[in-house]
Amino acid sequence: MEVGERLKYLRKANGLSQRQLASKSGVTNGLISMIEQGQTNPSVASLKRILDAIPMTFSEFFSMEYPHQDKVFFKSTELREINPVRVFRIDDDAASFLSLRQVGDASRHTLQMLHETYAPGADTGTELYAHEAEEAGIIISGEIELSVGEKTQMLGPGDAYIFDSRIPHRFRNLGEAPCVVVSACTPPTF
Amino acid sequence: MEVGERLKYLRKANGLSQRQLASKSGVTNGLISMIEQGQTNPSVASLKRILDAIPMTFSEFFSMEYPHQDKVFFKSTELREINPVRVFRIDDDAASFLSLRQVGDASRHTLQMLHETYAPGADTGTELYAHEAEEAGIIISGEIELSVGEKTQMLGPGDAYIFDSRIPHRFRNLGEAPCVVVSACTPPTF
DNA sequence: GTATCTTGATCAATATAATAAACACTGCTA
DNA sequence: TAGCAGTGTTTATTATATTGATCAAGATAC
Repeated sequence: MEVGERLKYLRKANGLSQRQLASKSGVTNGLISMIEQGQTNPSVASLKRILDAIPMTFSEFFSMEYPHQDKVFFKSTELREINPVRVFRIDDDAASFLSLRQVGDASRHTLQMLHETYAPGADTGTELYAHEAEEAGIIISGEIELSVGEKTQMLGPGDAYIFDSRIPHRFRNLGEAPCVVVSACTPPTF
Repeated sequence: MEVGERLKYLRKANGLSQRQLASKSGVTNGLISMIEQGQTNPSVASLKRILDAIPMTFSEFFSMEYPHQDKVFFKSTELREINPVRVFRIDDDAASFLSLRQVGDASRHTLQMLHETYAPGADTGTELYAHEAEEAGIIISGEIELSVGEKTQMLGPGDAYIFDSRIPHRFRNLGEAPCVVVSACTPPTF
């Protein structure tokens, strides 16, 4: 959610300083600074006050095209958490069973790289996963059972996989410890 | 900002309960309840999580048409504070000098009714006020000086006014006490 | 050269959004 | 009738957005 980048571009395109925009919109310059740096999640109300001062509607703002300097390096804390599309069967607390942390912004790249953490008991199921893509990964720690088509294999640290995503596949962490996997996928599916 | 109404309609249109949507989006049902009732200003991040679960983009959400059962009755606490368009000269703290509380949602009506409170020293100035409309009001408490065209008059409790908004006009509270006015305007100017 | 102003970033204090657990209400089943 | 499962709401607590002030860096002027 690059609202910070959008706002920064929009503000500069209008030739405004953070303080100028702040006074026009009734928020503080500190808040605008933090939003632009992604250090805070603004409330809808705050963002609306800022956009009103430009002026620009939400619709225009979120559909706005803006120049973007591709980001190359990421600290571990910058890997953004994304939600899995797949259906989980374990229980309703599925979200906590799988953490997907993505390198960069998928919508800007054709290659998607993920840092995945499967909690004990995590199960991706096989549904809804017939997109055209190739998927590969290397297990960093823990163990995980991977089924691709007819084949099933237990994978441990250092092991790896690669397959065509159109083949039904399923990840299950049958062990007691979390399993960490670094995977890549092209094109992105999220 | 009727994001609550939009969300409520959207959720029901998808046949979801607050709890179902909550679990799909990763927020609590309480939050969704509060948003729908307008009891909280959701963060952009929270709203995005909810919309992602529908799924719907910000752009679609804010430009979405939705049925609206016109609200007829309002408790005093439901009169929404709006910001004056006019320019204030007193100082930079102008916002605190005039409180405008509106009956209903102007964008849905052709008649706008306001509960106005002018702080001591409040001055609307005469600028930027040449819209086509008729404006009328009755003074509830305090006193206020109203200038319309060439004419100027002090008005006290029970006094009233009506004029064509295209004529330059100005409200000034010259007294020591706040002045409360109930006014009506058609068509709405905000 | 040093003031002075403006820029964006940062910090502690405060306001408020978000959570988790209760609540009351409805409809359904035994 | 009681009990259970669903609904939306409310409350106390926690998390965090927002403020107001301060900060260092650049620009301009004198």
